[in-house]
Parts: sequence; structure tokens; C-alpha cells
Amino acid sequence: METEYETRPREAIARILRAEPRFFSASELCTRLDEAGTPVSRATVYRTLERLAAKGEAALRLNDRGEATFMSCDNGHHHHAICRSCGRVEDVACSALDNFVERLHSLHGFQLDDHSLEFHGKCRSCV
Amino acid sequence: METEYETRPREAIARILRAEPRFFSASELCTRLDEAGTPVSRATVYRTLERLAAKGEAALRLNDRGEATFMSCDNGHHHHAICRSCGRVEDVACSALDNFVERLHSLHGFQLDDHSLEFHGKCRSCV
DNA sequence: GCGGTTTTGAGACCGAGTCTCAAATCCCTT
DNA sequence: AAGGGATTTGAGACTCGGTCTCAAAACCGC
Ligand SMILES: [Zn+2]
Ligand SMILES: [Zn+2]
Ligand SMILES: [Zn+2]
Ligand SMILES: [Zn+2]
Repeated sequence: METEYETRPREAIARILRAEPRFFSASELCTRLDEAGTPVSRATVYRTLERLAAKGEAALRLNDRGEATFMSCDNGHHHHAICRSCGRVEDVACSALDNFVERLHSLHGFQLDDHSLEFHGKCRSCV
Repeated sequence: METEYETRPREAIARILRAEPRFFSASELCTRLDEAGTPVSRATVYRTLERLAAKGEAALRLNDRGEATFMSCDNGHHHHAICRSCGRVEDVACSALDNFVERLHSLHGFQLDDHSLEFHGKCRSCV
């Protein structure tokens, strides 16, 4: 039947994610959940995050140490400007790619100092 | 004094990296090194890759499982088009960002079907 | 409340990556 | 070519993020 239940752990996690436009690692979330008086096991945190990502309600990102981090994020395809200092994330429309540095600054007040860009697809010999 | 020695393990690793424009994980390299009859310990593989990356002679990339992968790559700042099928990597100049889809196809014969882009810097309130 | 279904938690487990330190290697000097 | 001080290596212990298992708990339509 595959019905989905609304449970205390899921709601506690969603509440923390929705409160801030930032990426959270699983362990960060566990700590926050403990502090909020609604502790949730690691296994459940991982399962919930994976589920949110699969439903398109959260974005998954690997941080520079290769840890999975998650953010509440459901506005379709777009990109992210991440503050090196506080972690705040600004959404950047994909169409803003032309002259992206200038736009990023004028639209979001974001002072860009680095970027990473990766393309995926098929090369000449694999098409 | 900090002199650097040229050693058999380092040369074996460099030889494998230079042979293909692809990202290799540490464990992949260990396997290749064993097959090539020049086995190198995991610790040394990691140390050597880290050293190459620090010297700017190799690019570091976290794959979708969060594993560190390395590729021989020393042409200054640029981006990568990675084939989903064979892993072959095409370099893409940073200035090619305008109309990148079309350029990628006409310049490299690369059929783009996804991309990831991330900006890093300081947000309005952290500048 | 009851009962079938879904979810949770504790802890075992896995694998990538790091660390330690004695042994091996490198290469400069003689 | 042998000696010797500095660098590098390897085996294996260790850390830690993430997965898996399965019995117990929670959920919700009845
Ligand atoms: Zn900030
Ligand atoms: Zn895009
Ligand atoms: Zn290919
Ligand atoms: Zn660039």
C-alpha cells in the first residue's frame, strides 16, 4: 500500500531544515535535534534526508570533505551561491549564467571569489 | 632541507595518471598499480595524490559517492566536461561559459545532459 | 482500543581516508 | 662503491560518515 505517515522525527527534521537557507550535514542535524529536545537516531536522519532529496524537497550537496549535506530547496533546477563565512545560500537561476559574476553581485549582493562548474554528458566517442 | 626524492612509487602513480584523461580514485589506482606489477600501499597513494594536488599537477574531484578522485591536470583554472559513459574528461575554458551548451557541443562534440555549478564567496551580510 | 502497516532506534558493520612508526629507500659525500 | 643523514614507504590500527538489520514502537483507519 505504501502509505506515508507523518511522524514526530520527520516533522522535527523538516522544521530545522525550513528554518534556515543553509546546507546541514546529518551529524549537524542530530546535534540540532538533540538541542531542540526532539532527538532522532542517525539512521532515521539519513533515511529522512534521502527521502526528501528523492522527492525533490531537499537539495543534496557533498561538502569539501565529501560529507552529504542537505538543504530545504524545491524550486526546480537552479544553482547555488554559498557564503564562505556563514553558509547562507542564495538561489541563482540557471539563465543567469551569462555574465554571472556581475549578475551575482548586482542581484544578490554576493561577492564571488570562487566557483566550480561541472558538465556531464557523453563525449564524442560515446554518443 | 625538505629535498624531494624521485621514487619508484611516485613514478608509477604519475605514469598511470598521465596515460588517461580521467579521474581515478585511490582504490582504482591501487588496483592499477598492482596490475602493472608496481604495487604501492594505500597510504602512499593518498600521500602522493595529495602532494600532486597541492603542487597543482593534479585536479581533485569528489565523485557522486563523496570519494576523492584525481586526474593529471595542470593547465591553470578551467572546468571539466566528464563523460557519463567512459569518464573521459574534456577541458573547458572558463571564458567559454557564455552559451556553454552550444560551445561545448561544437568545440568538443560533447552532448551535455546535466551540469552542476556552485559559487563561493561572501553574502551581503558577511562582506 | 485493535491490528496491520510503516517507521524507528541501537548497534553491528563497511569502506574511505588518516595516522604511526619502524624499516626501506634515496642520493649526497667521500 | 660504501656510509650515513634525510626522506619515503608500508602494515596495520584507527576514525568517522554512512548503511544495514531486526525487534520494538509509532501511526492511523477501523
Ligand atoms: Zn554570509
Ligand atoms: Zn543550470
Ligand atoms: Zn565517453
Ligand atoms: Zn571558471
